[in-house]
Amino acid sequence: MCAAKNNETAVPESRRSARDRIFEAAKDLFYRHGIRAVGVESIACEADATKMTLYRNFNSKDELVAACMRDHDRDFWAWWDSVLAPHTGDPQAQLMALMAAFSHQCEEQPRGCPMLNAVVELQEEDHPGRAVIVQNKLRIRERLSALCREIEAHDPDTLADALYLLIEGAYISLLVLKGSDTPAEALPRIAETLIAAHIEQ
Amino acid sequence: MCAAKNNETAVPESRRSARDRIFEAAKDLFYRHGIRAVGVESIACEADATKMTLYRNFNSKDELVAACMRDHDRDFWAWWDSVLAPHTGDPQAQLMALMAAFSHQCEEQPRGCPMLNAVVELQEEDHPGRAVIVQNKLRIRERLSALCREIEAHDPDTLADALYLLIEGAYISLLVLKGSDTPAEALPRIAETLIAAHIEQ
DNA sequence: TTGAAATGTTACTGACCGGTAACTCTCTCG
DNA sequence: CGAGAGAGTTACCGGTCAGTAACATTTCAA
Repeated sequence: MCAAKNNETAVPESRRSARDRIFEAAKDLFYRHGIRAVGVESIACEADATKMTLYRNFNSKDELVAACMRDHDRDFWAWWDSVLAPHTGDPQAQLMALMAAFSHQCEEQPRGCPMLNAVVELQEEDHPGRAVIVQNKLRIRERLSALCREIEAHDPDTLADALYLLIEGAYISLLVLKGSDTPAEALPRIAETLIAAHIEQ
Repeated sequence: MCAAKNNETAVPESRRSARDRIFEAAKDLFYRHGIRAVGVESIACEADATKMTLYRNFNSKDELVAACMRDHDRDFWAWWDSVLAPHTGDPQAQLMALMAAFSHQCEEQPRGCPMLNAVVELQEEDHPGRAVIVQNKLRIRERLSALCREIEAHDPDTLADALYLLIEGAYISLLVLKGSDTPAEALPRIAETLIAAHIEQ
């Protein structure tokens, strides 16, 4: 690991602080290879830094993981808001835009949701990263539920649960049926059917 | 790990072969704690055996993992068939029974699907356990698809994909929202709505 | 220019990992 | 009884892991 060092992308690489480089490297490596599979040494190496610098900026590997999860959480909600923004005031369009966006994201990020993958590896109840993930997922469920109430669905909580399960299923099934012909493509069509069934008449 | 040894369940413990004990211990520990988190030493210890006996019966940890996955696969299809059996000839009842059974299973097995969890940790493309898992999931999708065709759904493949995603989502979300109030409970209701929408008129 | 903070370098610790060698014990079955 | 298979015991290998100590160097701002 950390072999070639072919990243000669002009100036910015050394312009960023070592802390930022380590952080980015950690996010990337944890996502691509899994948390337990990536050692702190290879993170430092990939960031063109050293293990000492890593430990000067993060108290432990676990806290580095937690920091990465917090960043993924921030990224996620920024993305979420950007998807909803064009359809402000039209909750049904927002729901459909969300499901389409999730479907597209599944095609672009072949390892699915970084937080969902992490939670499988972080089964220790008190891992500092777990709380971040759990809160992220709870909030997704809440927001979906709120949207479903806005469209006056017959059973908003059940509809929200359905959409939530579909999203998680789409993410996780990418790790199994990677590449071609994933069921995640059907996400928008399925959502349309479900929503229609919950608001008809 | 491997502390108390309070398993004084009469005779059968020492009556079974060491191989079987190791196998059962591995299945259990891998499921409860994750594959990378469990060392071969603790498997042997939990099975009241030794590491040498483990390696005399399994060529490597990876092959032990693969063997466990094959067994999970066998268990899964036996369970699947037992759910379908009471409703032979009535594919719609079979589908509903399946979804209800998945929902119940999610309450009883708080760590979800052992194969789904494993595939997150086994991202090496050539891991001997991966093929077993991928084939299991492909077959689920096929069988769901076949059932959806039997009930003459308008779009059987999309309906099958929806049910598949819901199942996987229900499994994986157990690891996040463990315990109370999981969306998996809504599985039968959601399935009913979806199926109804796909066969009306 | 100077001084402090950030970063790099090297070497190390103790623990655990997967896997093996060589030898002994115990049980079953012919 | 005797032999052989299955299983236990102990000690070991080389590698990797997370984390630390002590010291040298760079960077940058006052």
